[in-house]
Amino acid sequence: MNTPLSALSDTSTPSFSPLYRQIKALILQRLQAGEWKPGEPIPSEMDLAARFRVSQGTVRKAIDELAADNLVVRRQGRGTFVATHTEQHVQYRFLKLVPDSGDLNTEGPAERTIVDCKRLRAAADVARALSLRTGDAVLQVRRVLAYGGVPTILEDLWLPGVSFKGLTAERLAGWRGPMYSLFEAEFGVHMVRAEEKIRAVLPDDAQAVLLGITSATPLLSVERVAYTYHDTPMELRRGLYRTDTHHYRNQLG
Amino acid sequence: MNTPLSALSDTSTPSFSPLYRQIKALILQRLQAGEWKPGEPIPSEMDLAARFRVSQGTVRKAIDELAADNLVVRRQGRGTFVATHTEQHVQYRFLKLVPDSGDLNTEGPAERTIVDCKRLRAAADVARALSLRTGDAVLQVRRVLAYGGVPTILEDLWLPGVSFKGLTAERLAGWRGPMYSLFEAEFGVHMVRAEEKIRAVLPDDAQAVLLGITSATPLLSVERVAYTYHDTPMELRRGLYRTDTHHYRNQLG
DNA sequence: TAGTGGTCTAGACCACATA
DNA sequence: ATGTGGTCTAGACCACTAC
Repeated sequence: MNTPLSALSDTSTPSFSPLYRQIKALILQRLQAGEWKPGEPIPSEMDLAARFRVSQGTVRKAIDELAADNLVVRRQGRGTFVATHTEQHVQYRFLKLVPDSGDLNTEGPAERTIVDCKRLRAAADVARALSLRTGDAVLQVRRVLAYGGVPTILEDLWLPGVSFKGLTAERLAGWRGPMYSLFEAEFGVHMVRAEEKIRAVLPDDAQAVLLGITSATPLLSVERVAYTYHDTPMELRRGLYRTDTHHYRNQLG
Repeated sequence: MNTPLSALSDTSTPSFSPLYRQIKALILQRLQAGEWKPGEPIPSEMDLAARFRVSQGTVRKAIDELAADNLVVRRQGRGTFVATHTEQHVQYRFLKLVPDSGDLNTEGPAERTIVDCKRLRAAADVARALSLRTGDAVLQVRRVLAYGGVPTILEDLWLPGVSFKGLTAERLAGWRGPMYSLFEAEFGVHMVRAEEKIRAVLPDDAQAVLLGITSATPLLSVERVAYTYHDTPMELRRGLYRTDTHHYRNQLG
């Protein structure tokens, strides 16, 4: 029968995985290699089935899981496309802060101000989060996001210097759309998932000034590590969220 | 062909839905009706296929979605079981506060103290959250959860009085395991999903005393509405979380 | 050994988008 | 008209659990 890889009917070894999962891994490899770029279509199910010498149903199940992982998007009649942070309706996928009014018409923060953008050597905690070594080159960015003229989010973020050569405050400030969209288009880095640790804190004086509040105003501290393919950490982000007019919204399944 | 319901090949009406989704709805009805209780097995795929006069593959796809929604759990070789909050490895499914140390050996809060438990008439905000009318009977519970002797969570929660007749402080205090497990076993209410709104706040004096902190310590305010089948809200919960030794952990897909 | 869910295949037809 | 993904079926075999 079909044994495009080695493991079928290999029922004893611990490394056994079903055929569709092997196909999924193969497609994932090609996604990571950049063979198909974010927003572009991947080959049709029939095409992939022929390439890998399996049935269409097996490819379908592999793509089903990729779609469930938000790595690709199916569109009936058109094809299957590599997921992207650029499209309108999935922009700011990772931003869970929403206005208390519940108005979903305001898509994302209205105004963004780059406060700082510089290269430096990674401190121990930053290096650990990004799987780098202490002292490795990183890019640090500080910015403020405002809604309706009200500064609401203060973010510091760190990126591996190697992967983001040439990123400057000017390019960040000039970019329309989400930062993750810029990362895709200019640096070929697609963020797939993220983990956040949330705390309640009081800001220091410098932070309070940037947000236009007193240092007695409690804020959400949101520490995020964002990952690209194969669980590679590519960004550490520390945000301070004002929650007097907004709240962090979470769905529990 | 098979038309166990009315809508197959009904391509024009807006209410069209594929066969497997109709089967899913039928199974859901029976789940809600309590035909199969949490922890119990539902009939086998072959059995359900025969009942509904569809192929096993169609039932399979219906159950796939129910499993993805965390309403049932598949176990190879054994069957498919109604999801429950009672089992060890899915206990405290909705509790996202974890120790900073990352130790996952401590399953859930060690000590739980019922501070208060009384029946009263719902205020406007509570009634709205629970889809009740202002003044309807509700049960209000206040409790403190502690880890290693340190009070960490202060919770107020409101339940519809009609659905939780006979729930007292004594029964709450005497119950081993998660509160949602008690709800299933004693009141037939199974929480399926929840939504949380998170803010950073400062406690009032009474809250500070119960948590053993000063009112200058910022806390996470977590407002949760938990839903049973068919998106029926069945609990409003307002929690205050200390985040000096713990943090709220969230996965973004 | 029997019964369950898990995988894989092959083929038919439907719904949707594009040309 | 063509090609895409979406649905539905039928049958075979595998993996796991319980008896």
